[in-house]
Parts: sequence; C-alpha cells; structure tokens
Amino acid sequence: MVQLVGGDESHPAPRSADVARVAGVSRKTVSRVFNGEPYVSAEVRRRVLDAAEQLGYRLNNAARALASGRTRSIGVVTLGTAGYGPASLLVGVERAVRDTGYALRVVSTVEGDPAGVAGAVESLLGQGVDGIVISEPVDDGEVSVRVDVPVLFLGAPPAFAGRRTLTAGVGSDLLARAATEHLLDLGHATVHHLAGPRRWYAARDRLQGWRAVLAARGRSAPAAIEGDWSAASGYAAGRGLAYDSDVTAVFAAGDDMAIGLIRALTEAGRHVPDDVSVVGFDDMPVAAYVTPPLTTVRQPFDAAAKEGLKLLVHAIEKPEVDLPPAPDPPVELVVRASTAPPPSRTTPGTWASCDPSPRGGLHGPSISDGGLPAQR
Amino acid sequence: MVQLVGGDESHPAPRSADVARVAGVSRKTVSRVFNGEPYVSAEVRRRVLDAAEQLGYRLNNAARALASGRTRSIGVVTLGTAGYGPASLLVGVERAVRDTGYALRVVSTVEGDPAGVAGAVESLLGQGVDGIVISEPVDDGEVSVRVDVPVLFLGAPPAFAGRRTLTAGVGSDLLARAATEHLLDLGHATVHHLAGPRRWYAARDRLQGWRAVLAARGRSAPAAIEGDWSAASGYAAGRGLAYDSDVTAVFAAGDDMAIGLIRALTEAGRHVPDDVSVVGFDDMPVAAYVTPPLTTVRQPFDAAAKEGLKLLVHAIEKPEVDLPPAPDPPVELVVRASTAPPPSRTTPGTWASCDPSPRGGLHGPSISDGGLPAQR
DNA sequence: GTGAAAGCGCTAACAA
DNA sequence: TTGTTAGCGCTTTCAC
Repeated sequence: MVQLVGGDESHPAPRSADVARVAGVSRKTVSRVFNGEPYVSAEVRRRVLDAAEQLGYRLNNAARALASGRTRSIGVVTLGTAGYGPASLLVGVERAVRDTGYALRVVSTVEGDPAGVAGAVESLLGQGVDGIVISEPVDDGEVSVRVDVPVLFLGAPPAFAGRRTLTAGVGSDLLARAATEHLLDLGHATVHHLAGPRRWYAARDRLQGWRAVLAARGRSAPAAIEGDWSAASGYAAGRGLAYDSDVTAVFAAGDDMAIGLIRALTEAGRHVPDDVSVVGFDDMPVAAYVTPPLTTVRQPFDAAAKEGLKLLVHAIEKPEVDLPPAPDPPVELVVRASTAPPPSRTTPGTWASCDPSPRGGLHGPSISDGGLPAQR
Repeated sequence: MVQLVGGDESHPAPRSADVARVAGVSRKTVSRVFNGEPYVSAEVRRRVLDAAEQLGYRLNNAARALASGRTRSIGVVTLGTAGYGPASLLVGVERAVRDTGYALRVVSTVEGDPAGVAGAVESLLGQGVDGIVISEPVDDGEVSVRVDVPVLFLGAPPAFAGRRTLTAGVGSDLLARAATEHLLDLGHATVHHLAGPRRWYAARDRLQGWRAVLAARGRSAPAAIEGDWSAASGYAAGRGLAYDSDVTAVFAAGDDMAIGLIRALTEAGRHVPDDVSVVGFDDMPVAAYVTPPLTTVRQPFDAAAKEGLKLLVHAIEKPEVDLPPAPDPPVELVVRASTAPPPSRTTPGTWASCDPSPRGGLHGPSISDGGLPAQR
C-alpha cells in the first residue's frame, strides 16, 4: 500500500530560496526551471532539479497564484446527484482537465438549491479559478453573476455561446433524432416520449429532437411525459402508458427511466419489445444486461468534455483568438433487444401467453438474449 | 438562465485596501470582518460589508492561503470511473466538504495508472490542500509519499488508521455478512461469492465478511470468483456458475455484477430466484426495477463521507485532540425478489420449462413483479 | 543566460 | 475595539 510518511515536523518545507542556495543559482533561475522557461542551460537546469529532488521541494501554489495572477485551476459546477449522466460528465471533465495541466475544483448544486448555479459560480470565483465549466446546466430563472473568466457550458444548446461563454454539447438533439428515427423506421406509427425535467436544457434538447423528427415525417406528436431521470419516475410513467394500446414505441430520455418504464410495462402484461418498443438514452453499463437488453443511444461524455476543455483552455490562454465551436461527436445508436417492429394490427397482443418460440430477429442486438424462453 | 456579466475590463478587481478606504477603516479590520473574527463593532462590520458589496469585493484566496498557511481546501483522490460506488462516494464527499466550509480539489486515478494513488496525492499536495481523502483505496504495491497533512481513507479497513491517518468505512465487512447470512437463513447450504478485484480493499473486506459467516456456521466456502465490478464480468462469471447445479446462492460484491450474473443465469435457463438466489451490493437506483428486483445491501455512502470528513476536519483544525473513530453506520439489507429458499432437492430445476403459475411469495419484495408469467 | 529588486493581497503578531 | 508593521513564497520587470 501507499506509505504515508509524515513530514519532518522539525524542518519547515523548503522554499525556492533553499533550492537556489543548494544549486548555487538565484531564485529566479529556480523559477525558470520549474516553469519550463527557456534560457536556462542544461547544466544549470540539472543542478536545480537535483537540489529540488534532494530537498523534497514542492512549488507553493498559493504564492505562485498570488504572484502570477493565474490560479492554474478550473472549476466545475456539477449536479449533486450520482446519476450516471452527470457522474460520467464529471469524470470526463476531470480527465480532460488533468490533461491540460490545470487543477480541478468542484462545487455541486443540489436540485432546489436556493443559491443554485449562481451560488456555485460565486463560490468557485471566490476559491480562485481561471475558467469555469457548468455541467448539465439547469434553468434557474434569471440570476446574474459577475464573472471575469471564460465559462463553458457542457450539455447545453449552442445558443448559450457568447463573448466569453462557450458550449460543447453531447449533441442531445441529434441523438434524440436517431432514437426516434430508429423507432419510426421499425414501422411504428408514432413514438411517445418520456422526457427529463423541463428545467434541464438537456431534457429540452432531447424533447426537441424527438419532436422535430415526428414533424418532419408528418406524424402526430403525443404529449410528452415528464420524468425526473429516475427509474421510479419511469415506472410511474409506464403504469400510465401500459393501458393505452396505441402506445407501441417509447423513447425515454434516460436509461434509468427506460428501465423503470420497461418494468411497469412488463408488470402490466405488455411485452417489450413485442408489444411496445423502448429506446433509452445514455448507454449506461448495465443497459446491455437488463431484460431485455436495452436499445439506447450512447452519450459521448468523454469526447464532449475533451472538446469543451480544449475550447475553455484556449479561451483562458489566448482570449484574443477565436476558436470554432466543437464539432458534434458522432451519433451512436446501440440497437439491442428492446426494440422491434410494432405488433401486427390483426393480433393485438394484450396479455402475455406462454409461447416458447424464439422471437423474430429483425433487430441486431449486440448481446443476444440467449436461450431465454420468449414470452409474447 | 444565469446571466454571466463580464467584469469591467477597465477596472482591476478591488482589494481589501479599497474596501478599507471606502469603509474608513484599516485593512486588518476588513480582514477581521471577512474572517468572522470577534472584536469588531456591529457598526463597523456593517460599513465594511456595505463597502465590499458596493465595490463587488471578493477575498483573494491565493493571498489568503499564502499569508495564513492554510488553503482551506481538501483534496480527494477518486477512481476515474463512473461506477456507481465511487461516484456516489465522491458526491457524498463533495457535500460533506462543502458543509465544512472547505473547498474541494479532485484528482482521479485510472486503473493501471503508473503514478497511481501516490501520484495523485503528490499532485494534490502540489496544488495545496489542508487534508486529503482517498476514496476507495486500491493496493498499489509499496509506494511511499511524504505527506504533511492528515489523510482519510474512505472505504478501507480501520487497520489503516495511523498517526495522522484516519479511516471511515461503509462497513463493507458487516454488510457482506448481512448478505451472506440472509442467504443462509433462507436455507441455502452455502453461498458462492462473486468478488471485486482483489486489489481493492473494499473487495477484500466483502470477501472476508462472506468467509467469516461461512466459517462461523461451519459451511464450506467455495472459491470466490473475481470480477471487475462490471456487469460484463458478472455475466462472464454467471456463464461459469450456471452449469454447476450445486450453486443455489450467490453473493455478488456489486449490483452491476449481480445484474450481469442474473442475465447469464437466466439465459442458461436457471431461474432467479427459484433456482438460484442472488444478492447484490450497493442498492443502486435501478436495482429495484430490474428483473427480478434485486435483493441487495445498501451502502451508506453519505453517512460514511460525512463521518469521515468530520474526523478529517477535526484532525486539520485540532490535531492535538484525538477523536474516536467513526461508528459503523447501520446495516441495511434490502430484500427484494432475487432471493428465495433453495429449490427442493427432489425437483432439481435445471432447464427452463414453461409454467405460468406464480411463484411462492416467501420473500418480501419492495416492488412486486406483478403479472409476469413466471418461468422455472 | 542569469540575477536583483519590487511587489502580488492577505494575515499574524503586536501595539495602541 | 482598532491599527501598524512585517512578512508569506513566488513571479515579474528590468538590468547585467
């Protein structure tokens, strides 16, 4: 295991002056070495590095920030929930930030937090950051914050982009279109939508993508149902949907909701996918292993975080040069076994019967559902 | 939405001297007000606050840290995966840290990272933190880091506790015992274990708890199978276990693995829970909605984070006074529908047959699995 | 290539 | 209850 050796209480931590003395150079030269500045001879550089190593020297970040005016850290405002989406984005951001050489400060907001995003941003500003990432922004109503660093909205429509305001999306709109089109292509007359909370821009985006496809194909758009991303809310929605035999296809804005939805449908005797097809959103790791394996669109969290951070760091370091917005990452629809063509009109399957014949393999599941006796 | 008003580029950010001038007091008094120190008259305090408000003053954290030697931030080393466990712990830590008034710095390690935990700790130390939280520590082999701040291990055995090293667990050992006992109480002859990677202390803890119960009851302990927390690894393990008809009960060290395991068993025609009972670990949100709803032990992430942070902050602020270790949080076993008594010896159910009779309701599921035609 | 001097904005210790 | 004086450890600017 990692041994944590307590620092020698006796001696204070070495400073750059100590290193300079040992190496026989000036403090400025030590500074040059540690900042990778040019104009230091290889010989001197080595001496400095050796001295630092020997002394166990570590640059004092506070002093550096104070003197240079740059904190070399980026702050992220995230949702204080362990939901798969926000958590994955946070992980992506962490990795991306680390690659840029910046440190990461995190503040989370809880749903219904009075201070909200504005409070979180203030807090970050107080801590000292060179840039801010707002992950999965939520509409908090009108609040205004004075900010003097660039801000990246991750998972918000590009409409947010402004002077020092950047966006990088996961392309929710496009992904939602792909999901809806998949269902329509399978032959469903229309697609119902189980949306996320309307306060979330991500939820609005998906809703809009779904609606756009329906409109483009001249299909009627049923009223969307609003969930809260949780499996429980999907379950609740499913109980309502199950008794409407017009419902043959549902696009859920999140995998958790999709799983809850499927459970409710199944309990009500509506078989997925034979009676109702369900598409999820996220492609969380369990999606391939639930019953039936879930057809879903994968969210490119890492790509979005990486692209977004590239933009942000650029805005921090070269504010004068504008960079084009990040390109939308490729759409990945993962077709598994929760979607199928609609039941034929002539045999409206309402209640389950026991029929061990395997079901038709029109769809191409990534994971076969093996020797399971099928129900219809 | 949150309006981000750009700072007036013209004027530099106000400093405490500006506030002091406007309020007609000294800089030290401003400092006093912002640090909540006593000995400031209400009248003066108000003047200072007003002046600060008017000027849009914000304390400069770097200067403060430099002058005081305290950064007022805590660093956390977390796993760079969006797994439900680590993510939940991180969220818990964030909340707990925020409640203490400290800021949070985050560094993640990826499995197989050469620098590993030691590198992450170094990085945090370089950034400047008053304390460190190591979430879900993994055995990295022998590495040693010089640390001069207290360190909290979250999710590690108390054996780690040392001079300035604290631990707060989620009581994995106890939880694992509860899971195993539940299965034994149901009448199973023994319980198989699908463990997490042996490098994880959390995995070892659970393994040990499982083994201890088996030993205490004089049952034979089958060899544990090692997974990697993923549903995929659970699935792989399940394919192996499915054809061993002695296996009637499995305790999986994580819900994801349990779900993968159940899928493999089901595909192989082994019904859960009639043929095989499965207990998971974590109680992730979807656990109640998969098929069958998963019996699992809930991990008290938030409680552990909160307790742990209390300890850590205490160690930072009052290093001289020792605090007793955090009490183990209560064990919560959530019994749903994935566990049942073992199949009776006389009718060894090996292959699925179609039998729509409902299965016995011995167990008390939180969520009934409704009108589903049962398979055995 | 290298070094000297002058702060960065705040708090600590002491004085008043 | 309030103010004064020194730094905290680094980077900057400019000189050599």
